[in-house]
Amino acid sequence: MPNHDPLLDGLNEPQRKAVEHTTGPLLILAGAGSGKTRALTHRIASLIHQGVPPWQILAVTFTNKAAKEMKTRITNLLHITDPNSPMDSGSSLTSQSAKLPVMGTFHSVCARILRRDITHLGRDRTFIIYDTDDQERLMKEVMRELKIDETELKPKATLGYISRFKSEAVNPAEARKQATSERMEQVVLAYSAYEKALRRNNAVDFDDLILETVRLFVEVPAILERYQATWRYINVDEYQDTNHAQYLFVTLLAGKEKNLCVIGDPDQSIYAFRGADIRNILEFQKEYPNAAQIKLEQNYRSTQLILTASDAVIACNPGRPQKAMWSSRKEGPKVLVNEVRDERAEGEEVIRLAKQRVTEGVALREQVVLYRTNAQSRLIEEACMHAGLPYRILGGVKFYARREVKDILAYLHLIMNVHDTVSLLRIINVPSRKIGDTTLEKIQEWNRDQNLPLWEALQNADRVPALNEGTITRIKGFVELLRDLQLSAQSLAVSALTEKLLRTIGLEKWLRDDTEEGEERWQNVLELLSVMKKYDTLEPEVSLSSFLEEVALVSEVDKLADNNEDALTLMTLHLCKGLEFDAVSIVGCEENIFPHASCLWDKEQLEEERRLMYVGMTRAKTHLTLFCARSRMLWGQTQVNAPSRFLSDLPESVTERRSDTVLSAFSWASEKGEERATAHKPLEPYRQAEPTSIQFNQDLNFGEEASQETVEEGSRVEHAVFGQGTVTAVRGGVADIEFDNGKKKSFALSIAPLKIL
DNA sequence: CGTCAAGCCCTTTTT
DNA sequence: GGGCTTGACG
Repeated sequence: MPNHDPLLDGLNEPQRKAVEHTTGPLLILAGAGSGKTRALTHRIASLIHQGVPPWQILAVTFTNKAAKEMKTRITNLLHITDPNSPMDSGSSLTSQSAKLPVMGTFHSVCARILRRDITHLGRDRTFIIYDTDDQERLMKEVMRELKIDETELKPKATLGYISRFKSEAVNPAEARKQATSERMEQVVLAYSAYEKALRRNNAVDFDDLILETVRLFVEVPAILERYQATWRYINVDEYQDTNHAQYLFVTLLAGKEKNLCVIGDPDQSIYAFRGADIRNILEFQKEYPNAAQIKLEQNYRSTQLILTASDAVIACNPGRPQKAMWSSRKEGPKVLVNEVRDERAEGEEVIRLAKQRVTEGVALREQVVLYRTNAQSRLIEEACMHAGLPYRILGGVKFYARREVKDILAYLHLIMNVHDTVSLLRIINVPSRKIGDTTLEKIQEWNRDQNLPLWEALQNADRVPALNEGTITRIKGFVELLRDLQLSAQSLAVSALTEKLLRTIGLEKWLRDDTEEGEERWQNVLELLSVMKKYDTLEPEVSLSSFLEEVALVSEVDKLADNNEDALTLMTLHLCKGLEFDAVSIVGCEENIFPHASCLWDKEQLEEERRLMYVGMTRAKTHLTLFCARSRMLWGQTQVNAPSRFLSDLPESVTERRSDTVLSAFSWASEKGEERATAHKPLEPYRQAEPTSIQFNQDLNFGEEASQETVEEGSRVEHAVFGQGTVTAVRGGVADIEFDNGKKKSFALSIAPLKIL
């Protein structure tokens, strides 16, 4: 036996420790870019190499993409160490499963458990996973029934509360005890009715996937023991972003042997808004007093300059655990802080810079543009289109959420599970069958006494007195159509089934209405069909259900996994966690945008915004550019926001500050004239690269700080550029002002050149 | 029952 | 500014 182990080769000391620590609880604090995926894959490969059967290992990752990549890397590692290991090529979906550990997101792992064992909770295996859109439809129905005024309590908001309850593993009964306000009492009422409705529809929502699994473990100990005996080694990545329900899942599962390895970085916790509890990782050692702790502090990704800059930003957060990140990479270019006139100039600059990087040898696929809110993507997208630059947007209107795609999915859901009323109501009249709301109301009215599931009520349509002959025939026709498709589902794989569906309902003709949108819709349908082909090798029954499952659980970043096209990537800061790029541009670094206006008044939320900035910055290997615009069109109004506080936290020594203007201080805000100036004479920003002060507002101030005095609704003010006007509203440090010439604009009080009259 | 237009609210972030 | 819902009409 040689002294060195290939599975330890090329690892640094703490990484080695992580690989060698195989039994008992282990906490790995892994800073950004510290090679934690490397440590984790080597650890798992090493376990297998030591004789632990792969199926005894569970690894929970943050995205399916991460799981997939780790599988590939482990496969490669094991090839090296054991050439005789019969690894297959991974061409089909199932063939690898026995040779490799179970890896996936919390949601996909739990879905898998529930598909197998939910019957022990008295529920049906054919359950449907509802997405946000389905949830909202169901909630609207529920609230209508409860006669809760939708304008008082919005369905979306209600679902938000419910999701919070579920992520904290609080059931309706317990929620009722907590409810103190009338509003919360209504929410709780809706919560329990919503739960019942989910059961009726044989559906679960995202949160249920975790919570129902926890319930299964708690209520049926024998099942828990079975899974404990199966998964003896448990690894959880991105542990700082787990919620309480996920914590319970992990704790229960690891309860017996406690071979639990959790990895994370408290500085990268950015999902508190959906119930992530940073205490899970901070208190891990309280939970497991004998837990080993390993810190990965060497950064292999970024240049030292980027590291210094991002450390300076995150260092402003109080109460962080000690961490000393360092990089052996050479210094690299400075962090560029690019101040531009407005959001359009920002888009143009981003694209210009991306093109310039390409000429410097950085491929487009190695570049990313990050923003705080999805709404900001539109401008960048337009700039890309205008410049003819290939781009790819993650998030926003998701492919599977497009109307035509959802319609087809609704048919497929219904074929699998006729009790899915949300899907049924969605497509009963798509394409138009002349079964409209009036008809459905008549059926529901009749059904009030019968109390049948809607699907069965439809089958008895001829007994509904209020319906005429023609309507009854049309309903019967629809019922027949579905029955026929259900029959086909037993012998056809999902793509063939869908092709038959499309033919029968004449969807192509319905969608292709000679408009551009119609054509696009049809193209989306064809794309959906091509995704389905992957599932054609499976048995018909599993083909449909596994397709639907994957569709329900793919995340946006998963799309990057098998996409090699050379394009600029656009995504939100939240989505970029775990990814890396040669060049990163973060746009909209302005107060009220990033940090977002809704976070400015809450200390903890502000800290989370800062962590989000840290995550964004640490994605960059070599080039990092931060954009801020002096004015920005938002909600149809021009806002003037101060540069983000995060920008002022950057050390001067590692930043280069640029501005696109040498125009006089007043001209940037002048209206029409300024637009004409750019149209006729494109700016050449890099000619005058001498750093302009980022605090442009100082030139404009009238001396007195307007914000220090009270500005309220009705105040008369004078603006340095726009003249006199009246304040119409003040919220969150931003004032809406109606000027005497009729113009309406919004200003951040802390910075706008305003004088109170 | 389907289409069109006016008015609404909106923007945090996602599996 | 814009996407989506709601309401009036054909």
